[in-house]
Amino acid sequence: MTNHVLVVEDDVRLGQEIVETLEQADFQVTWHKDGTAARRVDIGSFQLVVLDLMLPGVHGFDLLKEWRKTSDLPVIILTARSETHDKVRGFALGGDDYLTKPFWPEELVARVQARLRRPTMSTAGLEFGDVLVDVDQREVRVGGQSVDLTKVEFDILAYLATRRDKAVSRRQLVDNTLDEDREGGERTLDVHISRIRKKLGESGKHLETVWGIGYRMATEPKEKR
Amino acid sequence: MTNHVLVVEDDVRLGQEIVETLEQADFQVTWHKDGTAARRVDIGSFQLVVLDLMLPGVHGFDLLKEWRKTSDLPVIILTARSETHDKVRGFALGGDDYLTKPFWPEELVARVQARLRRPTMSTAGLEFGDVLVDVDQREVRVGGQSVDLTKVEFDILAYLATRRDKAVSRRQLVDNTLDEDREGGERTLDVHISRIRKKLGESGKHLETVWGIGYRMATEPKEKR
DNA sequence: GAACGACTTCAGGATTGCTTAAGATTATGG
DNA sequence: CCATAATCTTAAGCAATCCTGAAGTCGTTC
Repeated sequence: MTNHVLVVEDDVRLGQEIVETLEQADFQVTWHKDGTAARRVDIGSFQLVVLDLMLPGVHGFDLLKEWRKTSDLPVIILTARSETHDKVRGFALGGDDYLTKPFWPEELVARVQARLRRPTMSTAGLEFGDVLVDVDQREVRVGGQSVDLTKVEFDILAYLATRRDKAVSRRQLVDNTLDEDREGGERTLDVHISRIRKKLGESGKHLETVWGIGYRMATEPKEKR
Repeated sequence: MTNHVLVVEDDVRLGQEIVETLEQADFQVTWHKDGTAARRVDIGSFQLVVLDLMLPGVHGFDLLKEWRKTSDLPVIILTARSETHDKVRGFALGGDDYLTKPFWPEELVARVQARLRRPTMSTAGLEFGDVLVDVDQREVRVGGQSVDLTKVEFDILAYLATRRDKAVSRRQLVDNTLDEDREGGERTLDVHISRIRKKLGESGKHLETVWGIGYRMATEPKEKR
C-alpha cells in the first residue's frame, strides 16, 4: 500500500508474473505494456520502477533519461541477454540495478525489497520533529508516545511522509489511499486530514495545507501567528 | 565496543566489496579467501561470520559444523542459486541467516547489524514479554510454562514473531502459513488467531490486530482501557 | 467583502474482525 | 484397515470499528 512500484514490460506473460509476485509481497503495482503509456505517468508517485528495455514505441533508455531529469528514484532494468551488457552496466552505475532475462520473479522481488528497505532500515522510520512515522510497523509516535491512527489515516500520513516536503495533490492522495476510483471523495480527504491533525496534536502543524493543490508533510513547518 | 566480523569468501572482487562495506559501517573485519585458512582462526574472537559455501579446500558446511561444536555465534551464509535451497535452509534454521547471490552489500550490512543489535543472550528464541517463541524447537512458553500449539498455529505465530513488531498483512500470512494457494481462507486465519490468543492467555495481548491490514507480534503491546 | 477553498462535526451505513459451532480432513492407535 | 481423536476449514451471527458524505462554519484570496 505504501510502496508503489511501476512495471514497464511488454511481454504479457512475464509482466503478469512480475506483477503477481510483487503484489504477493505486498507492493502496490502499476503495469504499463508500452513506452508511450509509461511516458505519461507521474513518475513522482512511485517509489521504484522495474523497466524492460526493449519496448514497442519508446526504448527504455529514453524513458529512463527523461525520468532522470526530475527524479532519482531507483530503477531496476530488465535486459535480454542479447543487449550489450557494457551499455547497460554504464547505466546501472547511475544507482540502478539490472537483471538479465530469464530470471526468477523471486529474485526480482528480493532486489526490490533490498532497494526499498534501505531508507527505512537505517532510520527506523521517518521523522518530522516530534512525529515519527514507522511504515513497517504501521505505527506513529509523537514525542515517543504511540498514537492510534486508523487504516486510511495512516495510509494518508505514510503517503505524505514518504514524500517528505513534497506537495501532493488531493487527487493523488485520494487515488492512492482511498478505496476504489472514486470521482469525488475529496471532501472525505478533508475529514481524514482533520482527524490526523487532531491526533497529532501540536505536531499536526507538520501536515501543511498547500492552498489550491493539496497537502505536504513538512520537515520544518511554517510558523503561524 | 567494536564488533569483529569474519568474512570467508574466495571471490576476490566480491570479498573486497563486502569487506569495504562492512568496514565503512564501522565493523572490524578479517577476511579469509579459502577454507583451510579459515579453519585455523580462533572462532571465539569474532562476533559474527559471513560464510560463502563454495570454497576451495573445504566446503563451508564443514567449517560451520566444526564451529558449531564449540560456539553458537551467528553465521550469515552466502549461497549461489545453484546450491540446493533445501539443504541451505536446513542449516539456516539453526539460527543462521542466509543470502542468495547476487545481493547488495547494503543488504548484507543490514543483516549483520540486525544480528548484532541484540546481545546474543543465552535465551534461545524470541521473547515478547512472558511469551517465548522457540522456532528451532517449535515450542512456545508463557512464563516458563510450555503451551501446546498445533502446526498451523505455531507457523502463524512464528511467522509473526520472526518479524517482530512488523505489521503483516492477512494475505501474506495466509499465503505463507496455510497450505495451498487459497483464494478465500482469510476467515480461517481469524479462527487460528483467536485460538492462539486464547492459548496464550493474558499474554495474548502481544498478538495485536492491525485493523484493515492484518496482525503484529508486538514487543510492547498497546495498553487498552 | 464576495467567492471559493478548506475545516469540522455528526450520524448512518458499510466494512472488518471475533467467536461459536459444525463439517471436512488428516493423523493416531488398535 | 477401520475407528477414533485431533486438527483444520467453513459458515454464520454478532460486535467493534471505520469510512463516507452532507451541511455548516471558518479562512483565504482577490
